[in-house]
Amino acid sequence: MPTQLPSIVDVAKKAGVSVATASRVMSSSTYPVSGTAREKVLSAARELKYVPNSLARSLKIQRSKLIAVLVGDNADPYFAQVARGVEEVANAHGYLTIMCNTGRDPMRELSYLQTLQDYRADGIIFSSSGLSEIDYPEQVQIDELVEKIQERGAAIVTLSPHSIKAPSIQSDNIGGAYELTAYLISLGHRRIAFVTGPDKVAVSEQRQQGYTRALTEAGIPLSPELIIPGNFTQAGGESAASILVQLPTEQRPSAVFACNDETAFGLMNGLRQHGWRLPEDISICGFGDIPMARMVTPSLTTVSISLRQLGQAGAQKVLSLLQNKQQEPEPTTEILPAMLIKRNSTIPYSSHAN
Amino acid sequence: MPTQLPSIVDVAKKAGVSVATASRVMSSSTYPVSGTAREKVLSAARELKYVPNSLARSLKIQRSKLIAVLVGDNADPYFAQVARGVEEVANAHGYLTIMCNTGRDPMRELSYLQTLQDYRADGIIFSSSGLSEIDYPEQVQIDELVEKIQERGAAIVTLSPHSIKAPSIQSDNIGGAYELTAYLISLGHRRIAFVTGPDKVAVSEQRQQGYTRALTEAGIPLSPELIIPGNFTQAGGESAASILVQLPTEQRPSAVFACNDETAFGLMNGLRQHGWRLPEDISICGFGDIPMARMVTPSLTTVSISLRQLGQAGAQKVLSLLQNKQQEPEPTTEILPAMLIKRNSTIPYSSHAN
DNA sequence: TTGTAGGCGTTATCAA
DNA sequence: TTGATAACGCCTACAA
Repeated sequence: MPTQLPSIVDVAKKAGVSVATASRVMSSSTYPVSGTAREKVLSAARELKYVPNSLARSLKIQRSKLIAVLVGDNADPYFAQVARGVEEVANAHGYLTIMCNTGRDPMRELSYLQTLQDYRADGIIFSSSGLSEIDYPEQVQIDELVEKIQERGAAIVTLSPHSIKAPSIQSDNIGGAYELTAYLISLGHRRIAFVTGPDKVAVSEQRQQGYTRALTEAGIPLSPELIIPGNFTQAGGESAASILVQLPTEQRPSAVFACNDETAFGLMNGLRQHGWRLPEDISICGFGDIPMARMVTPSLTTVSISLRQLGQAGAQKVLSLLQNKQQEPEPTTEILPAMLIKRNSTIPYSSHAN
Repeated sequence: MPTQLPSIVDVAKKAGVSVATASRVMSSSTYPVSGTAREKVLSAARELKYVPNSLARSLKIQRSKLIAVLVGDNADPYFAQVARGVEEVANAHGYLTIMCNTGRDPMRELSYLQTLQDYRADGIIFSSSGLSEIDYPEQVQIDELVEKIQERGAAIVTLSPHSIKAPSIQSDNIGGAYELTAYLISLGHRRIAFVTGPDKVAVSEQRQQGYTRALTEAGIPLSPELIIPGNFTQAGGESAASILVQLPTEQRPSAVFACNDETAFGLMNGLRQHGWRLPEDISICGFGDIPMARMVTPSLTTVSISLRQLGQAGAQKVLSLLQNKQQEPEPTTEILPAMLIKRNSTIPYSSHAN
């Protein structure tokens, strides 16, 4: 049966001091307290096994010490890394991390936002991919709520292009994709396919943008039939593979740029099932450099965007916003560098067996 | 600049009723309230954009609606799946999920437990692997704290063998490992290596137990040189590979049972780097069936223990314990079935190229 | 059916 | 330095 925990009143009583003094020593405030009083309180607390009630404390000081990270799915390696980064710095600063899976569903995103407002979360980090077009009703409610949350003094940060007005930290999707594509071109590839992410997801569009720019700068015409729809999943990569193999021989690409690593894995698997050899028959690359990328065979050429660091930076930003919350947060965007990781899934055009 | 949110007092005032009535309708209690009063409160709340303060509410009703999941590392696919399961049912029941990475460090585990006690978390789910031997000082503090947490009325559940006294839900590690090993034997393998998990981690020991039993029952003598240390990581698998290739030819196994999938991936990679072909030269299998297992080449034979379901069951258990917290929670252990997943990384002994 | 008032556990203000 | 005491926002006897 549940038993009550001692409160600070009990501690004060036992120590023979007022609650005020007891509170002052327990909350490690800078307020002066005599050495003897401090000792008495401390030992009383120890004997009683006193545990401060953070809920009461939060209620009083108007700070919950709660940071939430909104992700599409925490089991997705992309989000998992980001969440890990968030948790690391949050924990290091005495904050608890609340994990919110939105499943990329605006409805659930809204619902979580509401709950987080209820709990007076100090910080909210949007990692779930922002959409480039927004006209559905939930979105306007979200925008409204976000504003209210900010007015309350909570800090909001986005980690991808997002319609909401908040400071943002992002990976260099465009630059990374550009560099990757340029690398393929430097290997002699001219027909390079691109497997997209889900429809209207901003990071996917950014990566495509980098791809397009590299091609254009190299004077290579864009071939619409080489833009293949994907959805960031392995299954999506597999179906992209079956589209690829059905292309007439003269339209076939010699390299494919998958919008993320998972898609690349699905692609590799699908192509193999159709009898293609990798990388002999086609070069493949991904984006994200999730841990598995270096483990598959052939190891995957990709772009590292240090997701964990992204999460860390996001949490840092939240903390710094919380420091000086008198100022309005300016919706600036900070870009974290991306790095090309050359591995074995891409080979020179001339080495291909065709 | 931060602005105050309206409280229920404001709502009551605006609606022209008492706070009691306002509270009754906002907290959707069963207490009778007239239709007109209800309407007035509702519309006042809407106009004021009232947001109930969960902190205050929790403080009052002595329930935080917070569930924590302690994992080794949320980016590890194993824990990620578990956490996902927890979040799903927690969210469905109006609970927030707190993510705690312990890094398998008892010190951090203790520290998180303390914080969770501070926040009066309603439920705590231990997913971080329990150790089979416990004599270090942190552990005794943990046991003590766990007891206090339970006395408070919070629910604690473990998802692996654990020294702490709490209800537990576990995958059938022994049975799964037994079945897997028996399968290898049925394929004609006699020399089967086992790559362990980290030292003294209980689930690793359980899997080894299943392995040993299957071998013994088949009358196959155990070969100490075939027990190779690992640590649940790909790097561990890679170093296991280099040990393996150094074995004198006559001692070489024809199959390897890696204690988890990640180890198996590292193993595959390492063996390949030494020029071995898979599965022609050696059969490999893992344990866990993480999503990547079916994507690698060759696809990995493994044991599925539906981690997500494990997380769900854990959260369910917490909720049911919370329901009737008058009773002392009996430290029962529920076992979730494991399922053998046959794929292409294992082939009959006779098909091997030796 | 409604309202008053006390208390959940802290912190902070203000006197002493 | 210390100590009453009033909040923080909510719920819930208890009375009316």
